[in-house]
Amino acid sequence: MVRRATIGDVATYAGVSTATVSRVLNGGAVAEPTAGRVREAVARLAYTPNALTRSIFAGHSSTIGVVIRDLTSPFYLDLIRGIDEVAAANDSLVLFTNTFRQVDREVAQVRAMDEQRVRGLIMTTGETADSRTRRMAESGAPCVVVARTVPDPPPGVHSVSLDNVAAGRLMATHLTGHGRTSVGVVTAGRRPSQLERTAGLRQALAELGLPLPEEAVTVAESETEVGDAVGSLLAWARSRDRPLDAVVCTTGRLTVAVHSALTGRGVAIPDDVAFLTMDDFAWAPALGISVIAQPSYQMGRRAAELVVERPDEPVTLILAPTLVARASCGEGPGAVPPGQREHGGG
Amino acid sequence: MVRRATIGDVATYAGVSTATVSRVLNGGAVAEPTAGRVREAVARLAYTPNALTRSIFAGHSSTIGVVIRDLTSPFYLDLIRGIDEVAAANDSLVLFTNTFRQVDREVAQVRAMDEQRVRGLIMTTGETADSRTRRMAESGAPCVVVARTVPDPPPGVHSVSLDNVAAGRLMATHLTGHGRTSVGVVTAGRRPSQLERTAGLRQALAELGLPLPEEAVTVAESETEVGDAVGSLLAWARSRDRPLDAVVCTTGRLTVAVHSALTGRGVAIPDDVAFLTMDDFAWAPALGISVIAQPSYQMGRRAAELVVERPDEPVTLILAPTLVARASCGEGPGAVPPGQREHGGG
DNA sequence: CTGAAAGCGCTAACAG
DNA sequence: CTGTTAGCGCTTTCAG
Repeated sequence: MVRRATIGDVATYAGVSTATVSRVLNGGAVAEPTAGRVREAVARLAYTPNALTRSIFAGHSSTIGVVIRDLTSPFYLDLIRGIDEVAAANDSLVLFTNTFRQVDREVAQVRAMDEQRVRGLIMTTGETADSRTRRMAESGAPCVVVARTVPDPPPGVHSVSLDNVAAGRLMATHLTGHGRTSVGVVTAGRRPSQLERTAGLRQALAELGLPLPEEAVTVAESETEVGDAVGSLLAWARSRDRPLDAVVCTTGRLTVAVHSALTGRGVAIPDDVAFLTMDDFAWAPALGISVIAQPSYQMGRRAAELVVERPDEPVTLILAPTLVARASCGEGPGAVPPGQREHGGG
Repeated sequence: MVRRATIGDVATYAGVSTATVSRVLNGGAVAEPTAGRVREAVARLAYTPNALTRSIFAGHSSTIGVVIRDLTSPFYLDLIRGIDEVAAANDSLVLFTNTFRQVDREVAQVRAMDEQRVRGLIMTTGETADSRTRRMAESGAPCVVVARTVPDPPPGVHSVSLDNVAAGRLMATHLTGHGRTSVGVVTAGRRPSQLERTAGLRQALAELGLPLPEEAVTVAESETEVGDAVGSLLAWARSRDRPLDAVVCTTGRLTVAVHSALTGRGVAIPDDVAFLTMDDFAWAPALGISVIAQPSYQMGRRAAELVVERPDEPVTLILAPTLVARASCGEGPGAVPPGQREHGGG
């Protein structure tokens, strides 16, 4: 195993001191003939500076940590793209992990990020790690929570999230705009984002004189539970003698499952039931599925910018959702404001 | 900004030397009462060891670098999952970047990984970085190239890829097994994987007495070019008076685009034309699209294992593709060996 | 079992 | 402009 060249090796080879080499590398004042010899030596020895040692002095690495709960969701790809782009523009890399929705991994990974002295942390999770993130923030590594707002954030802890209530309201106006009055909901559970979307939907529906009964909201934690959830939704609607004419899914993660459960039970979309879900995805235009899109790429950019710019005061960014109307809620403009039609999808 | 506690602070607080603290942290021999005081101090000061400094001694960090060309492809999610899982089991994090198919970013990012002294590098790209990766491998950081085989690999450079010729052959037997004899191909260009898949397809077709003319293979580098590619394919087949009865797509990245181009031109799948593509994806079961699946999760695991286990000799792993037959090539078993039907999808 | 001291690869004063 | 020196936070001999 070949030992790597160090700055000392380069210095010896070039016949200068390590300080001079360091200056050449970092843009200090060095006479041209000397600098030339150093560059020559760097090339000859294939010297690659050690970023780890370097960051000892900076106090932190040039890396941005990202903790994702569930890479599977289409939302995250664009989020990561946004982060990565800002990181690249600021000479940072992205140190990235996936918790697979397991709390113990989440804790371990945030800790690992801390140990790596990341320049800042972006996470789509982290209810469990608030004390550590607060400490990280205090010592100069900003933490940005994505897709959850942090109540009463300490300095250095920011959040970037969707206006989930608005998302729910958008669903309500779009559906009612297409004459739908009997809505069923499949939601993923007790996370605040899920609750808020349902609340927004319920709120806007109520304002139109259309209450959303508890039984019209079913919970499916994972794809495997979706079949039952949809089944019971349909059964309940039949039993009360007022069939569903719309089904809403409050998480992009379950879109495929809910759509399949519906069509698998012979439900025609949009003729029998309108279908509206969260998060745009590559197949949505082809399938004609209307969605409430999150500006996930922008969210990623914003989150990374907060890490880079380290504002003094905690920032809470709440971005607006947009409706992408396609065919799954029926034809016609409905309540869609002009200019919000079909953005090109995925 | 609060200064972080160092090992020295802990030592002072506990009334011991830094060496003793280090021993407690790394499992050296320390008397219990002393160790207790140290642990107490660690907790009190919320001490988190600096992994960067630590890795100076190890010579490398505990991080595995991953360079992805294009996160958009469904293939990569499972790949990353596999890598991440093995990494987690070996106390490693994953340092990850996306090149967005830009060569200059790729070079910069591999360099950055090198500077970060990653424990090993996994990349789905890297034609341009062979000299650096060879040096990295020599100095103890194995490099694993995924989805490309490295000709004549030096020690420490491994590869994990798909048997692309077999993938092409699988396509041929499946299509002909369903009575299709006039195949058109949309492929992404000149990367070896693309070429090999087409070659395998052509080979197996030829063995059945069905030549695949050059005109039957169209190239689309990106989604925007797919419309034209499919259009010219269809036009050519019409002009020679022998309409296409099957269209194959050799990259998962273009599946949506090819499928949409086909259906958008009024082509019925599978009645007019059978459709077969690469890489399984979440919507495939619902859409009834047959695919040739790569064992991407396994590929990720294998790649990470090579990084962790650092075999002396270069390893070239070539994994077999599997056919997931659904409805898009017509009903019936065709040439599908028993037990390879419907694996449950993406 | 524990501490003092040296050193990892690099940067940052401070002289010259 | 350049070299010397100290030191970043940690591990690791080597004595005791």
